Amino acid sequence: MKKEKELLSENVEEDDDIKIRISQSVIKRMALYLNALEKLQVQKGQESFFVPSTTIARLSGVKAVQVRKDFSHFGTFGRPGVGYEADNLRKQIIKILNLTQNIGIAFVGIGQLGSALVRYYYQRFSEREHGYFEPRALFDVDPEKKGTSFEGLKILPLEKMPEVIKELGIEVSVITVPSDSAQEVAELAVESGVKAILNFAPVILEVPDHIKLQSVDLSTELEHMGYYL
Amino acid sequence: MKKEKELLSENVEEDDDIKIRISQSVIKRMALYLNALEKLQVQKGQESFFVPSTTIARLSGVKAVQVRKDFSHFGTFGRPGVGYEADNLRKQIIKILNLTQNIGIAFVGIGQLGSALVRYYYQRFSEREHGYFEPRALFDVDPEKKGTSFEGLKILPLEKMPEVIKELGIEVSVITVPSDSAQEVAELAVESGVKAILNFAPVILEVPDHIKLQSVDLSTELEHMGYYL
DNA sequence: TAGATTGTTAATCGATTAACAATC
DNA sequence: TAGATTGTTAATCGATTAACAATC
Repeated sequence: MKKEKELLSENVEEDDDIKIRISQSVIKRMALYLNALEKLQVQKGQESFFVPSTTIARLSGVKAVQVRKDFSHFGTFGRPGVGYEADNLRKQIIKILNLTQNIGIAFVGIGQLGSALVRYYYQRFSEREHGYFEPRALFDVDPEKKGTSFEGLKILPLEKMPEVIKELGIEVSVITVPSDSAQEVAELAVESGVKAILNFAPVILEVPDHIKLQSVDLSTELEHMGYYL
Repeated sequence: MKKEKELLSENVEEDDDIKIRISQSVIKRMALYLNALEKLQVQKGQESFFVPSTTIARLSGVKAVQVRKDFSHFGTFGRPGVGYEADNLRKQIIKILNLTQNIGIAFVGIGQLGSALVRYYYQRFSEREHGYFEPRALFDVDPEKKGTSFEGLKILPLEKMPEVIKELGIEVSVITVPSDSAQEVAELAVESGVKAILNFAPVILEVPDHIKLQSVDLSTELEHMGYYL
């Protein structure tokens, strides 16, 4: 079945420079599949069982062939005529998504949205047994918030970012500051050493190529729906 | 310049059945362009000026040719050699996105995330002069919340949805309930007559074809970033 | 074996971009 | 006019899907 394609495929996984070639859509769906598998395991009350691509597809809102095609970028995990062993597949995806250990995240901007997200992610991920995204530091400019705690974490002034991010090995920064300050906050985060930024401020941020930037514009999500009414 | 293509193009805009052909990516970018234009107007302190596609592109994080191509789906708004008249373009986009009047939205699930979103959208849109998404009703199962108010809106029990949604002409429902109840809440919303759903619960919802469903999975947004670390 | 299902190739589909004539 | 910029066609690129041999 596999041919010299396999060599290429292995490169894709092992060589950091080529890794980038797998499209973000595929990666996002991999995260979706992981969720689907975990849900299935809870539902069935057991970890080990065989699941066909059709089931994973249904739970993830994609086509079965898409699921198999996506997997094929990373290796062969299934058995023809049988399906995928759920727990093995789950572990493979965890490895692919680098979720074998906890990943430290910092939140910048602890306003309405910021604090809601801290709680949301805290609840959502802390119940996982495998590596999860762990809120490790909160930052805010507002001097009034300085010293106050939230979900067991002190809110720190922005000046502490470089120090704290290095010290706690934080790799991802979630930005929920007002648009005006988002760019400078992003730069500070990058200087402090984060590798990825999840941005909720409705601006286009400029970051160096080696930084993974993901923006979620909650207004635009809503706004574009007008078209369909 | 334009040929018989124009006929087709007009259909696309005027015929509801064919309208659907314009891809969601285009529509989302239109919303982005609108934001960019409004920002520019604030920045310049004036409404009327000419802006080239390159500027709009930079502010929206896309290529200039993409901007022009996107516009071309809806008509010709610019002047060769000159650019686009900002305020006219803005108005055109507002018309395209159906934002000429306020659009009523209901929030279902007024927990952490839900209440943060209410405030977020409230602030974000209420300062606009043109039509905006207006929170008109809040719903929650929790009987303790019954009667309490939030941002000037009473929190109502789910049973009231059909009645209230019809009465207040609500067209969009934002769902921020736990995964388990998301599907039934969506069905209730659809029965109540909403035309679009913005879903934040991390599940795949099933809705009839005529309902526009948009899902934002905040966990997946974060989770897939592990890959790039 | 027969039925189910994978992994992969090739075909299709759609979206982005390059190139350029038309126009201000 | 010369330079700038649009709108559109055609080319490219990438992603999805159909088809099917291989395998359990």
